[in-house]
Amino acid sequence: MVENDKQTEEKIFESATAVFIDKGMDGARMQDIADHAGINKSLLHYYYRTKERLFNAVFEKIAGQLFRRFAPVLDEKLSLEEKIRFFFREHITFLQKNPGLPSFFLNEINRNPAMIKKFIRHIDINKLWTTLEAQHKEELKKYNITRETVPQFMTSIAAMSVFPFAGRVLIASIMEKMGYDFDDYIEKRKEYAADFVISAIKK
Amino acid sequence: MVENDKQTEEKIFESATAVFIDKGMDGARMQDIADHAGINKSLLHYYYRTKERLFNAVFEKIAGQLFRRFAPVLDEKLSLEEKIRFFFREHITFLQKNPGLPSFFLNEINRNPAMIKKFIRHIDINKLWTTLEAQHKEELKKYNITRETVPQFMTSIAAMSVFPFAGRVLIASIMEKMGYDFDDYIEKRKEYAADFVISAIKK
DNA sequence: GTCTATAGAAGGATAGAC
DNA sequence: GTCTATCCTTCTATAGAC
Repeated sequence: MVENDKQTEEKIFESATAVFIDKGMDGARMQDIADHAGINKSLLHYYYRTKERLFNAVFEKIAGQLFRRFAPVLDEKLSLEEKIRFFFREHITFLQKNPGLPSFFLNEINRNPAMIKKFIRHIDINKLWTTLEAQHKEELKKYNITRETVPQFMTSIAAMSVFPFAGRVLIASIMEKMGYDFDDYIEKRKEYAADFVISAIKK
Repeated sequence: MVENDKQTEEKIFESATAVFIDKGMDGARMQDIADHAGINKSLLHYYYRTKERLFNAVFEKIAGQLFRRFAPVLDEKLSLEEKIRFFFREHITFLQKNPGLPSFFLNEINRNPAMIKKFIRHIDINKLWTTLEAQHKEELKKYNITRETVPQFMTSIAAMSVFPFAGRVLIASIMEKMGYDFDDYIEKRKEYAADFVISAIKK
């Protein structure tokens, strides 16, 4: 039955996503995924042939999700400052719903750098920069964001939203020990990060 | 021979460190470590009994290295701004020599949160905050760094120096594609990050 | 202390029945 | 399409000779 096929294949994919994010490629067991999906181990091979193919399917989906999030901000008709606010609000909200993605993604990339080529096409930073420059020539000049400093600027933005999630287990532990609430910290970070970055470039 | 014991045990430890950082706990093979050390696989068990014990030894050393780096800045007789500059210079220089540590550390923590308890004693942030408050009461007030916002502030500092290394394979790839040099970017980041943070809190 | 040989377990993958 | 049974490889760990 086609209906059942779809259900099973999707269930496998979702279970694989959960298990791979939790354990990583090396730590994940096909048995774990089968158990999570409530099906037999050999069905995984029936639908995806090998562990590697299953992993690649999951990884590509996640990579796409992560990077498609960076582009839409450019389409908005907003000032540069408003775009910074918009980005942090959207991106951190997305990560709140998917807190395990940054750590999973960065780690798998480090373990297997060859995988970058598969999705680096999703990212055309030269185009992103050209667009940004066309939209905000005056503001960029005012803030001293040039072709020289744009990597510093962009990675600082990414760092401000991604790092709290990449290190969330550690950060949450330390905060708990000190009487802070991690979820509250994240919620407030949407505004804090925007203020922080805007102040930083205003000088 | 005691001389030989020490040499072999150290060689194993160093090889294990290299392999674990590269492959992670789950991806590392005892055979890889033995090959790297140029010795027989069973010698690993002779000195460390199990893979887990060997890993724990490596992990604890690395965790110590990473966190002891945060404290000395407090001993210096410097203004808050100078301390921020001092920290980025020292910490990024350390990470230049050990670029794989952040990714390895954060990932293993996420995979096995229970490990945090083993070294969270290295970190007494309440004491750190009390010291900082005593040393820079006026400046902290001026910059609006309070007990409320200190987690935001501290994680932003950490993010600015750690994130470029945690995501270095990805960042370096994108930069190479765009004609930037990663090492140059990192070298310049020591100053950029300090300027960025100081401007951010000055408002 | 270091090696060879191998036990014992686990995991990925396949064959074949239904 | 889904299951049971099982193969084959890989990996950790140990036994035992030197």
